[in-house]
Amino acid sequence: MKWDALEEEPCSLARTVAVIGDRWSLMILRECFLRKRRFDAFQASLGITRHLLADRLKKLVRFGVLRRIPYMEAPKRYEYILTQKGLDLYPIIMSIVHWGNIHMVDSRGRPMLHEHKTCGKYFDPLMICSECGEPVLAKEVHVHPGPGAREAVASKGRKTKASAA
Amino acid sequence: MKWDALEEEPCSLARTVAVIGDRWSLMILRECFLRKRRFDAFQASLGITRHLLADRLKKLVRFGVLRRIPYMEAPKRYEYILTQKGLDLYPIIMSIVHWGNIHMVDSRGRPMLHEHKTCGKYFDPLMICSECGEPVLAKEVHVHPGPGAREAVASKGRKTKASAA
DNA sequence: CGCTATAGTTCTATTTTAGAACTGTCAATC
DNA sequence: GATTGACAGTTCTAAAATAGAACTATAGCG
Repeated sequence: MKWDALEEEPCSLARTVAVIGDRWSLMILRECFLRKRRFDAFQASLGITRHLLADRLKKLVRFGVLRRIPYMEAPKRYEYILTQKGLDLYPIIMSIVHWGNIHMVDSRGRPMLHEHKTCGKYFDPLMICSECGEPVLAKEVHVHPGPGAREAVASKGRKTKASAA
Repeated sequence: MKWDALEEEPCSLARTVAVIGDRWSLMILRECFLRKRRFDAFQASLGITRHLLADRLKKLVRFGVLRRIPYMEAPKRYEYILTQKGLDLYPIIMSIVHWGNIHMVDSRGRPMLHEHKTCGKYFDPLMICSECGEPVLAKEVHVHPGPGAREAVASKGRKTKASAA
């Protein structure tokens, strides 16, 4: 399967994976959320090859996750900042970090601690249900085809009344 | 950078990315959370090559995300089920799906809807602070080096009292 | 015996990535 | 006015990963 094909899949996970589903994109986003913005800064802290970095930045810009804006004329220099679409990736990044904190730390403990400035405490991200506010477990969730499912509308629409047939 | 190097990074994101930071691992996990368990079932719904599927399953088993258990003797047949460590990836999967729901759907709408069986409603995942219960925004979070940071303990320990020098 | 199902492995061709060096613009320095 | 350094890339070759298809092995069924 090509990367382009992923974008076309009738699945929100596949489509998101098409945007950020490789290690370098995720690592670049980590740097973005740590307030890094410049090509050489990314390159220095990640050890990514310059070629791939240029490639991934282009891709993230193309998908609207980053915006490339000049911060200096003559010579033209650009930096990459998160758009709102990019900022919305924060729960993904934090849940990835949190899983690592729980399952991948060595005896020395967590490499980083996150302070919630609003309440002043070190915190963990917690995923809750938007409707009832309770934490969500996988086994408590049932998945239904939505309006954008492949053929969901068509087949349902045609067959609803005669579904027993 | 090699995949192995990622595991060694003093960063919970990098270490998690070493486990699930490629498109196929994430797609396989999607299938796992949709209750798929068998080699051919994965292969059929993902279109992944058999070679890569075998490889990724081995990797996920090696990291303790999946467990390979026989469900039939003679001939030996195995299926792959999520361990607790694997189930703990649910917030990651759901936040990826949610971002796609918000930013990558076409005019037809969401491919899938998630029902929270506990409260009976379609829901979105929401990330809140474990301490104060409020939704967390990237700009409200400050990151501190933790005990497992590279040289964090050593340099802090030696220099604390003479940090101005 | 031939057919199907399952869970892989093996093969070659193509694509991606790694690693290093190179380009071009400008500012500051010698 | 040549030299150095910062920055944001591009270009090159070699190594690694992936795609796509075929093949293996075991067993049940007709």
